[in-house]
Amino acid sequence: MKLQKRERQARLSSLLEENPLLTDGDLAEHFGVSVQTIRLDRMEKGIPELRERLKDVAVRSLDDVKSLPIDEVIGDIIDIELDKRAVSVFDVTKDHVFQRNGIARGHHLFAQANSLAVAVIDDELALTAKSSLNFIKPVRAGERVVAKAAVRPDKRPRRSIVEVISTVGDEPVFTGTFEMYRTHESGKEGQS
Amino acid sequence: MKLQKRERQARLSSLLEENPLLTDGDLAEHFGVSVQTIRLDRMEKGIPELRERLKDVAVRSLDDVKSLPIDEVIGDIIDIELDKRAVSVFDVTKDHVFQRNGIARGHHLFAQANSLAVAVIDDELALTAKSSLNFIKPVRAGERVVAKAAVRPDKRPRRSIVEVISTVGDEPVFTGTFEMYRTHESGKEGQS
DNA sequence: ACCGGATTTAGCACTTGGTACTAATATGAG
DNA sequence: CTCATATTAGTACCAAGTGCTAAATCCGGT
Repeated sequence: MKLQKRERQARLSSLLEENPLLTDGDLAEHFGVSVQTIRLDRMEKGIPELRERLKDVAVRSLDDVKSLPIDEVIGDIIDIELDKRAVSVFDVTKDHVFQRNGIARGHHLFAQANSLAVAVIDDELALTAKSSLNFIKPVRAGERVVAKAAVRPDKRPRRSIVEVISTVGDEPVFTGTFEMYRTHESGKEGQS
Repeated sequence: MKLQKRERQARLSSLLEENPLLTDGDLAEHFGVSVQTIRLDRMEKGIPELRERLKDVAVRSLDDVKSLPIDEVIGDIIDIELDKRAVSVFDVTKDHVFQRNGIARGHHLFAQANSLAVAVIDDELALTAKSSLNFIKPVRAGERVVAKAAVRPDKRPRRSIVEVISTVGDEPVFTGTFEMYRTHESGKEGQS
């Protein structure tokens, strides 16, 4: 019955991989063997006990949480001159496209452009008030989108217009006009 | 020494919030009190034991992994009538806001509205061609945004206009007009 | 049919990080 | 001083293990 054992251990590995919260008891029941057998299997495969597995998962996720605030800026800003212009690049991966057709979802292009518009404004706090977008050409996974922002002052106080043009290669794929609102102080009220 | 206790419990809560892997022993040492005191504090604050905390973190992160590919739709669609109208809700959490001021980043509101616009179009493939947005009022963590989309036909073939209004409570916080491009003629709308 | 190695199961002592409960001992404010 | 609150101590117990020893079972080969 050499196969039984190997087979069981293989299944055990993959089972725990997708569901690390199973106790030895659960596993024993699942395979119809004794708890001790499961323990031996884990030993041989070098699989740690439930608590260790949980801790691993938890630690990894906590680390992730700390590195997640990528959210602050979408795309890498590679050049910036506050209140004037800025450039960012954003590599489109399969995570950003529709599964069905491989075309990048609009909100990612928007996010890159909007992030850039926020970043280029030289103020403690810049908010988007209005914007108008043009999705010119579909972008696909693997392509690199370069967004260029140019700031234009507005007649109204505390307002600026940011024009963003995103290109892949030389072709424009997206343009956006962002009307930005800025505040000087941490005024929570101010703008309603 | 009423303050000592309250103060300690408050610190304990926030300490565990940012680092859930501390044992009662660690905490006792950190505060210079006995393990039992820590236990009492946890009881009073209703903070579960280490293993429970770990499991929570782990489960949440595992769930996240499974629910992350929501990427396809931002927000939960709770009502939809293809090519006519649709409603989705999106709960804003601290993950969606600027750390600095707690205001939701524009691209999340856009993503919800744009997702909804794509979903409401009854076609194999719908793409956003243009859009015009209005960020009316800042949204904060903890608020629930309800987006309502209404489809309007366009004179041009293969085009539809989707109007989205997002509200928190009764107040509008965002509006968007999306000009959608579809690969097939809007067959259903033959009109009788 | 019998032997022997591999496999499986069992049992016991011990470990962590707790819960639940009781009892003793500060500590400090009125 | 006294009494309530806060803190500490100690016990029994639990889950989910490790580590170890020993017994039982299986299974193939000669």
